[in-house]
Amino acid sequence: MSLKIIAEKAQVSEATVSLVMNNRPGVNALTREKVLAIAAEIGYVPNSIARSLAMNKSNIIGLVITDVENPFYGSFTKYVNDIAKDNNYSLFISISYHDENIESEILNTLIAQRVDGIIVTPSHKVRSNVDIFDQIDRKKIPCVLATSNYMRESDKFVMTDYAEGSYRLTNYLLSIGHRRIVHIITSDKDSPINSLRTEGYRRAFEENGIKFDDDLIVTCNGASMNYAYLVAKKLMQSKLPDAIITINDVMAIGVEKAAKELKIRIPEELSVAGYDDILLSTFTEPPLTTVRQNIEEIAIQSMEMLFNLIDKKPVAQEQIFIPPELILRSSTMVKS
Amino acid sequence: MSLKIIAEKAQVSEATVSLVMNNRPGVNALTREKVLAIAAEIGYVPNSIARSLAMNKSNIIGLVITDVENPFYGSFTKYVNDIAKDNNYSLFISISYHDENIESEILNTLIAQRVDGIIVTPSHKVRSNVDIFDQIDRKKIPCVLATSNYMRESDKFVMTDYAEGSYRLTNYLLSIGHRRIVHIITSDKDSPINSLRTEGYRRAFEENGIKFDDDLIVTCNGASMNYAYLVAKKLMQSKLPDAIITINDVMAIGVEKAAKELKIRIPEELSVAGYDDILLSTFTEPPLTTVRQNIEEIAIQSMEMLFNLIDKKPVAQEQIFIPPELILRSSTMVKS
DNA sequence: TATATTAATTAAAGCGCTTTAAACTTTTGG
DNA sequence: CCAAAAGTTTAAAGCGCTTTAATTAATATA
Repeated sequence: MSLKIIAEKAQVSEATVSLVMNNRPGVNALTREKVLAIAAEIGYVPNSIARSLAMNKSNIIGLVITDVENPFYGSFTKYVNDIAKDNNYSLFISISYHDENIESEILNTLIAQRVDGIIVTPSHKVRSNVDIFDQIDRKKIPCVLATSNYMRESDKFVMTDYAEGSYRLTNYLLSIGHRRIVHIITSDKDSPINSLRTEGYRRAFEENGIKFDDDLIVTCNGASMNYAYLVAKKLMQSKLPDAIITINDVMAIGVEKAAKELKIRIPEELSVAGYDDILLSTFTEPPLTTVRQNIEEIAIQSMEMLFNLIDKKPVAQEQIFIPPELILRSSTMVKS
Repeated sequence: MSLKIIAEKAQVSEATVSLVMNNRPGVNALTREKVLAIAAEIGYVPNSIARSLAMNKSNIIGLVITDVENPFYGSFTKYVNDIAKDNNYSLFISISYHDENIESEILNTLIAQRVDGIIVTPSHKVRSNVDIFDQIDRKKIPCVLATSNYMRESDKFVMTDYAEGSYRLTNYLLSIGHRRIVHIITSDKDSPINSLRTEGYRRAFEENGIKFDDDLIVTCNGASMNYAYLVAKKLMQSKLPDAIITINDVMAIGVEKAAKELKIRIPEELSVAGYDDILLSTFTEPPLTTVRQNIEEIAIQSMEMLFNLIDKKPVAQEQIFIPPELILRSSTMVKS
């Protein structure tokens, strides 16, 4: 099961076997063949662990995702996975459930595991505790935040220009006559994931010279279908707004469900819009107007940044905003 | 960054530091404190790679999933992740996209990575090539197939009793008057994932003394929303059946979309049912009648089996079928 | 006080690989 | 035919940890 065994059988040194197994030059063709034959015969699979230790390089990238059940992260994972594979890296995926403590634990494990770099989709929370990220900095472990949030001015990240997306969507809704546009965000108002949205949202109102009510910004305990469903239902029972927008598509689906249960017609009585543009959004009834996040681009750019950090190449830009795109479907219509 | 450094600073041997870091007895309280203090001071994080090499145990479980974009696998991943964590294992997740070659590659990487055990949700395809699984057997690497399919009589697996689920669903539909019940499966008819379904489906017809048409079993290129949408649309345009059932929920959502586009009312004109009972199925319009797979139980049992294999404890049963449950919602109704 | 126990510490080998530098072989060219 | 160059091969150290067995120190027993 080890180089040594092959070396003995082939009557060569371990060094030679190592060269052969790594397909490196400097070994005679016949020797190479003999070694290869023996390796195949005994079903030898090199021990990556030993290799990593010797080379001080694991060829593994750690990916921390918050929520496997949201297809948005599913897509992101898929893209990252593909890019990693294309570059000969394996992925070590872990799930944080938007929980800071779990996130910390995971990052610790990744450090212990000596991954070559880390991509993290940060929890939606504003964190009091940034110790672990400081540690990552001190240890100079390549790390980029992707898709959704950041914590410190010094963070390296790639995410959608949320403010711009919210701005465009809000602007559009205002332009077709809506005024009471409820914006459902998550509870950490000051977290960039939320504050950037409300910034764009507010800007749209201001630029249109329309004053808006702070009560229109509603918080939700979590970014899931179910939480949004509950919040929306309660909200619509008291007073029906013109439109409801959410910070992601699955939440908007929750809103659609709440409306259906209350026999509120979308979009005739209520316009609804999401954010992300997951595949599912074209399958809902009605299909969702949404802000498309260019998830593939986010994956590409964050991986590129990560690889540059790993290879110690210069990184042109450490904080990248990817432009969003407004996608109009039939869950929104002109205010009657 | 290593034991050696701490050992030097603390004026003790590496062995002692190792004992302290692993919180093992046999070291003086004062010594322990001194070591711990120094470790904390320099921000020492043990090197799991070196540890794995020395102990010949990685404390990592490899999880191979076919499709991150289907929330069913998202849930499964979540459960497996939690159980692994509770048992002090890390998860190494990889994605196979239902592709045999990728699956092989991944398994090879996992072997190279010397994971302690493997959970694989096998590709839907019947494979001609089972080499890699034979290799896993020969190397005596603990491995259990979960959720969906198996390849060889000797496989260890935990999956839903698909035949039973299809039987119950079909039986129910027959009992409320449907006759032309189309069953959309994937292209590998002989793969257990499909053959078990059609077995239950056929049995329901037989037991009800109703003969059925082989044409009612329709194949689809993949188990996704989109493929099912395409197939269903084509199918309904030629002749509308009484009901359509699919092998998972996302496919049923695709069918619902196709029906809506053709202005076919569900369930009045067409009954639709899925399989899985993902959360989303209560959010579709109409909510889906489906066969619930007890995904948590599958995760629990497969992990239990895996841990037993890893710990070389006896495994009571190597092939486990988990009973499904019929969930009635409003996408099906009595045939008018 | 000498001896037997028990506690604390550590030297050294080993896990399976890579890599450097040196040694040995073969080929080339004058 | 010999020296230089090029091609092969390998001994040995090292990656950072665990573990065994032996050593040393501290404590208890008679």
